[in-house]
Amino acid sequence: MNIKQSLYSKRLSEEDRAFITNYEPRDYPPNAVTADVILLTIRSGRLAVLLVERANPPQSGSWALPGGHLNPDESITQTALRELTEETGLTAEPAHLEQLQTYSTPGRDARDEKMRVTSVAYLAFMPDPGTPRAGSDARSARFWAVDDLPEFNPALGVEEGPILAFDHADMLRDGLERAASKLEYTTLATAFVDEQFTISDLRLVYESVWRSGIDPANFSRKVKATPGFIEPTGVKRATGRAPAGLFVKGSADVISPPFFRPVEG
Amino acid sequence: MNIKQSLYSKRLSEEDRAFITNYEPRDYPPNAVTADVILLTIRSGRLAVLLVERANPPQSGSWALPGGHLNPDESITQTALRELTEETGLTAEPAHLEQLQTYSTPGRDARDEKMRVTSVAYLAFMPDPGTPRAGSDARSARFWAVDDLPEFNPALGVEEGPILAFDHADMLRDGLERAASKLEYTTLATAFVDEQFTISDLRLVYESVWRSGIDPANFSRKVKATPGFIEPTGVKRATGRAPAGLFVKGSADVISPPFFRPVEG
DNA sequence: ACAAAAGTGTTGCACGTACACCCATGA
DNA sequence: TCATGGGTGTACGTGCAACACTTTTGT
Repeated sequence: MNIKQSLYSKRLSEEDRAFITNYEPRDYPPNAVTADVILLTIRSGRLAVLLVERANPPQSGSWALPGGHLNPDESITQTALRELTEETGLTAEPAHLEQLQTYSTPGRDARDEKMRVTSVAYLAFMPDPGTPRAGSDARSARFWAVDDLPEFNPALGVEEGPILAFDHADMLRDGLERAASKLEYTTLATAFVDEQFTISDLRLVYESVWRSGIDPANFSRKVKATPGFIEPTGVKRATGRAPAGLFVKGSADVISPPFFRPVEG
Repeated sequence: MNIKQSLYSKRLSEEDRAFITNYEPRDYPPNAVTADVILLTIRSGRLAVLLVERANPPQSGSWALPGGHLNPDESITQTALRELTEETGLTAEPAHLEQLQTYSTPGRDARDEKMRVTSVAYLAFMPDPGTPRAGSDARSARFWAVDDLPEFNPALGVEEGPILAFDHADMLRDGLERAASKLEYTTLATAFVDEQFTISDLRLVYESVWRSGIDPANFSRKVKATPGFIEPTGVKRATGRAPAGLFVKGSADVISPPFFRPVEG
């Protein structure tokens, strides 16, 4: 038991026990806390996000990130995972899940008139899990390629894609930026591919998330030269033309020096 | 008005209006949302954090990050700023304020037995604002050098410093890591110094936050070579020995290539 | 045979680090 | 004049981008 634990996990004092006994939650303004998940994957070589079509008000019919209310007995991370499976029928857990940011601007949700709705956004990565199935509260659920969303591709007209609910476009924007930046200094690209993968698979992740072309030769060398990024299996996969070596994720989580993302474009 | 705005800021539908009218907040489990602020500064060449001694339960007498409850009409960022001034008497606003992370593990606050307490932690930087004054809910308020806290300096015994309340040691730990990492790729070091500063002042920020020595010659050159980091004023300040040039913050917020933090030490 | 992708070799350049050295100042 | 800190010069090593080239396979 380290110092931190011994200090933090102490029992309640007499004073605190009395305080809690007299505590009355109804004396405070009502709040709702929700979790929303930005689940990203690579589908047909394109970066895609999982959205659900809302079946109930508010904003019924618009598309939203899967999410929902915090239960009294669970952590907000558990909320995120639970809502993800409930609303989209996903069976596998995401390969990576991290907290992104909390959104609480008054008016971001119509319910704010009666109860403030604060939402904790999560960012998740996984290999393509196949077709999702609409669950509770959802009319339908599907992956959308990010640049098929009008709010993320200026070339598209407003009528050509889904309308995002609440401030979920802000969340997605922040999530995409975080994802792009995390690929620079972590090994999280491996969260987008299967357990065994080729270096080309991994390069495709970088190219999709960064929206840029990468020199295969230099990429291959750099990945192999970074200690702990990938481990060879010895096996080769016949993938179209020349057989490529298969690799698994190594033990490292951060890479240094970082990979550099080409300037905008 | 861009696409995003035109999609998001639409008025309520008939359906949503009816939904809100019938909405009953008391049907949902009670939640509290709070903001806590990790305010860092450099004092006497050491990295310091602002703490308040709690005057009320729970955990009366222990030291906590300044913070408090979200009001129904304010954003959580406004909560953070309001509680900071209320509890510590600070008059100036922090030079930098960003959201760090949200903490919601069940049991992190004794009140969780009756109402879940979810806390949004903020990270703030500013030049030394002088001595704080204890305000509402606080018995006292002061800056603590980070390595005078037993939880952050293994050389100290548990009895030699303040006891941190709730999970605030976790928050501080995460905040310090974020601060160190942000200095690598942003110009936020300037948030710790006065409007006019010498390159040595800036270097001291890096050395305090990173706990490492930096070659003054190379640092000076690198800062000057990074476009938009600092702008010369032409003025010089007699600071002990040879006069050093005074600079102000430039227009850039991110720096590339990043500054590299020496490996652990 | 040829196309496509995996992978190797080679070169130039940009940048970081280390360290020697000079300059300006106040005690 | 001497200690101190600001600032310049320079040499060395590393690592990445660019691109030509070889290897391996399926059709």
